[in-house]
Amino acid sequence: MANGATTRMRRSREKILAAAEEVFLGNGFLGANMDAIAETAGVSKQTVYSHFDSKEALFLEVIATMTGGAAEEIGETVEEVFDDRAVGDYLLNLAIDQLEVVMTPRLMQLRRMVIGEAGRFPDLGRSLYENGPMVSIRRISRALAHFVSQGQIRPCDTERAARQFNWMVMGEPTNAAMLLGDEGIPSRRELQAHATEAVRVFLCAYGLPPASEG
Amino acid sequence: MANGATTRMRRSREKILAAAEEVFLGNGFLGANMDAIAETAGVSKQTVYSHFDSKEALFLEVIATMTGGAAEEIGETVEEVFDDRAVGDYLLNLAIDQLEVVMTPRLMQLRRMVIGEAGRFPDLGRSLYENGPMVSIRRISRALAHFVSQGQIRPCDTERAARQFNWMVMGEPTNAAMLLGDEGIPSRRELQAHATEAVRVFLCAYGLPPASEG
DNA sequence: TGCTAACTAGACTGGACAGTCCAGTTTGAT
DNA sequence: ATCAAACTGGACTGTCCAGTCTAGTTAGCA
Repeated sequence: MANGATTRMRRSREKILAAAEEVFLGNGFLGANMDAIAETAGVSKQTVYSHFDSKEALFLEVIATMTGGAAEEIGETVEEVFDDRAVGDYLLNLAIDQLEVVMTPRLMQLRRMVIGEAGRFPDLGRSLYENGPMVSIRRISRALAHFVSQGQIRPCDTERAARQFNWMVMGEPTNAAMLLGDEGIPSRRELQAHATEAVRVFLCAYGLPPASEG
Repeated sequence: MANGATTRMRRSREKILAAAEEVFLGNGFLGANMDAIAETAGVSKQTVYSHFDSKEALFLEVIATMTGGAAEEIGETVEEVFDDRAVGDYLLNLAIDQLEVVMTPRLMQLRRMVIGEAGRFPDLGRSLYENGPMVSIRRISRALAHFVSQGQIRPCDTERAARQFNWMVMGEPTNAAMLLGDEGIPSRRELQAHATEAVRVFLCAYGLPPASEG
């Protein structure tokens, strides 16, 4: 093959990216140290610079890779098919899936760092917002439109309702994790209880008024 | 007076704190520069160090001052008296007041910075959380208890309901501002619409089932 | 096996910056 | 007017670190 070199290069590149992720997540952009990245990667500093032009370029690449990876993962996990399930079941499932994919130390730390660097790298924040919340909201909106057409929830501005639902689910856990660190990340059990409550409240506002309430 | 020196010292101290706030908010802890702070304050570097032991001490003081000030401001703005107003009016008012106090560029930047430095200074995050969301939630919880006893909303776990209401109101705008920068801060008009919707949804879940619905 | 691109080790440059030192000046209370 | 505390300015130290350079080594492909 013509990419014999590529083999070696890819290995190095991946080691460097993994090391850079670790070092940047642990120290932020300014606090991170290129020598430390090289050492963590088990690679010489020169090799780092032969793969990436500068600290900034490496940083941007790390963030882009992580952001893209996370978006992909959410897309894979959350099912897009509604068939004829009950709204409540579907929304609860979606909420729990979303929480469990997003509320991990690694992604929360990515988010903290992007927020902290918002002044220096404004594009990162926008990108994370578009790859995260906006994608979720659009998916929820599509689902709600389906359930409206099925007559399972009231006609409404589905985009607005989707935004409300999304933040009812994600708002509290995300904010807690941002300020409280990884210990602020709720347990699986707490997340499920939280999701259940969010769905309940949402359906009170948007579900059909039940003919007979038990 | 015995505090002749104190006069001069207080002036310096305040100039330094103001300058430090500006420089830290604009650059983060590591990105900030003590020479720049001294220059912005119109004060010699030595004076800065005669007031504060180190960059870190100055940073912590700035954050503490801002956090405390913000908490105070919210406390003053939001009324704690419920008298016999309708729940909806009270909650809407509270939501709008809270949003308008919190959703300012200065406080959002404080929050971004504290989040970004969560690894280096974990206490700051906890402090901000306790002086911000937790205080709000407790106040909302007290209000809800009042309205339950008034028979204006259903009996419920008021602390949980308060958390839900708080994040229904604050979740979306806060997260948008964190990732999108100051342009992500909604306008006054948008905040009001958002608050109105949050109250509506909340009351669907927790308000009394109306005897006659129009 | 031999060739070349990729890699290593580590010394080095230049700039930034926290914190100190010092010799002299200003200021405000008495 | 006096005097001590507060302040000035700017030079200085030591450290850290991004990025470069060099001379030699290794690994994959033909």
